[in-house]
Amino acid sequence: MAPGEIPAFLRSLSIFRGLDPPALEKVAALSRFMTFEAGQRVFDAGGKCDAFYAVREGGVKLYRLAGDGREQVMQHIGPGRTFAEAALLSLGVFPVSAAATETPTVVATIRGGPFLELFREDEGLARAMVAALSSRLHLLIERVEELTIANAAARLARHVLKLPAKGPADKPVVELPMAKKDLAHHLAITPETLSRLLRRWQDRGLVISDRRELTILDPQRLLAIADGEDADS
Amino acid sequence: MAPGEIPAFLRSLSIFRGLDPPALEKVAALSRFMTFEAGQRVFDAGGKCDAFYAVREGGVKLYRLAGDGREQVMQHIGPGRTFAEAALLSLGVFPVSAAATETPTVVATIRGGPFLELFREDEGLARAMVAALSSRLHLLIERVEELTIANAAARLARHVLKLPAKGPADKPVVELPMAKKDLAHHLAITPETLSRLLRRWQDRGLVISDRRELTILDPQRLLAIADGEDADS
DNA sequence: CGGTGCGTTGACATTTCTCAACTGTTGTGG
DNA sequence: CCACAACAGTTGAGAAATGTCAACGCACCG
Repeated sequence: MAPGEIPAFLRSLSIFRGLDPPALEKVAALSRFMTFEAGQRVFDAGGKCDAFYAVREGGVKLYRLAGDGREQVMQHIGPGRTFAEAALLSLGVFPVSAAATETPTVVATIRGGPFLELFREDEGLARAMVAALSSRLHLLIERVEELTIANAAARLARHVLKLPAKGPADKPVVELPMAKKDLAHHLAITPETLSRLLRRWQDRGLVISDRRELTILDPQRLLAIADGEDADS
Repeated sequence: MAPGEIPAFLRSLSIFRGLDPPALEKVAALSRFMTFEAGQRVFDAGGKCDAFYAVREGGVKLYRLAGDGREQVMQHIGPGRTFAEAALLSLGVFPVSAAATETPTVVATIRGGPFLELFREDEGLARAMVAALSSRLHLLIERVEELTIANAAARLARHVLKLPAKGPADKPVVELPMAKKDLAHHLAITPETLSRLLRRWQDRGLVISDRRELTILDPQRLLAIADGEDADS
């Protein structure tokens, strides 16, 4: 495993994003990657919680066994997500069981005892973690609000208007932050619909769409569309 | 203001949910409600961050002033959401300005200095906050995944399957956690569509829908629908 | 100079919404 | 205890939005 790989991976987790390198190194020192096969247990419900985890590759299911042996899957954890961190921090025991669902599943294990100690000693760590988590939470809340808007045009308009604007005040230019394909997925629409919406707006003089750049000609109407007021014309 | 109102409000915030009462009281002691009128400033960008906030009623916009005086609204914060907590914990200065958008807007102000002190002294507070935030984050990630599924039937099926099941193993019964109206909104569909979907499933013998209770007759097909594999039939 | 993949466009199918009417439930005041 | 208002839920018909499939252009890359 390449050196420096663990810190890089940890930094990609929402819980550690924004951590300064020294703190990251300290956490990395408590961590190692483990590989599981599909079905293999990571931990069992009821056990003492002595670590928390982050999926790097594959997937993990969190489940509970009912009295009659049925398993109720509570969550599927995919790459880039952590699990059992809340259990470690507040409960001390695992409230659910965890098992890999794919082969191979690579999971980073962060040792709980030393981590809690670090968390206690290093005030900056706790602060950075709360800050990172709450920022991410706000982003996701925004995203959910965006996705809850039924209208595809409104979703797109809202997203575009929230992008940072460059250029002159009367003709703001925004740069699409990702490929149109991915933007479409982000907005839960198809690339075709995205393409057609931009086309229509351009035809009606609302914007000029050029590759990744959007020049906004009529912010007023765009705002109306974002609020679902405009019949989108 | 009724006594005990502040702790009750604080507990409703994702950042403090799950805090034990004593800790909550300590935080509440640093907090008070303030009322703003639309347009009134809560704080200005660049100022020293000496507090963080939670909206109780009304709304707050976070914005930046561009060189030419234009304001770029970064976020709208509605009831039940906090703001500036990341700024307090990691930056120390406000990176944006904040102003009320409605009259009246009621905001809880948590004094930053004492709060940071509390955060440092009381290890349980920091742990509980991280635990609460990360739990909430996982919930929201689930929700985004759910909303990103194009198909309304798949969204509903997925949601239903994730509800805790009561009753016998061969005929699990789940209880809808909210009014159908609200469930529909949660899934970003109309109540009519929800009603028709349940009707169709019942007609085809997949479920029995009775008021708030759903008896699941054919988990297999339901799973297929959740994965978008079934032509929904 | 192909090849590969994104983006666009068109025609068509399907889903989902909208509007409107109706039913059933619940809670309230007489 | 009943009548009634208010509101959640259901159903139908038709409209509109969005997805699907297929073809094509265009840029980038080896």
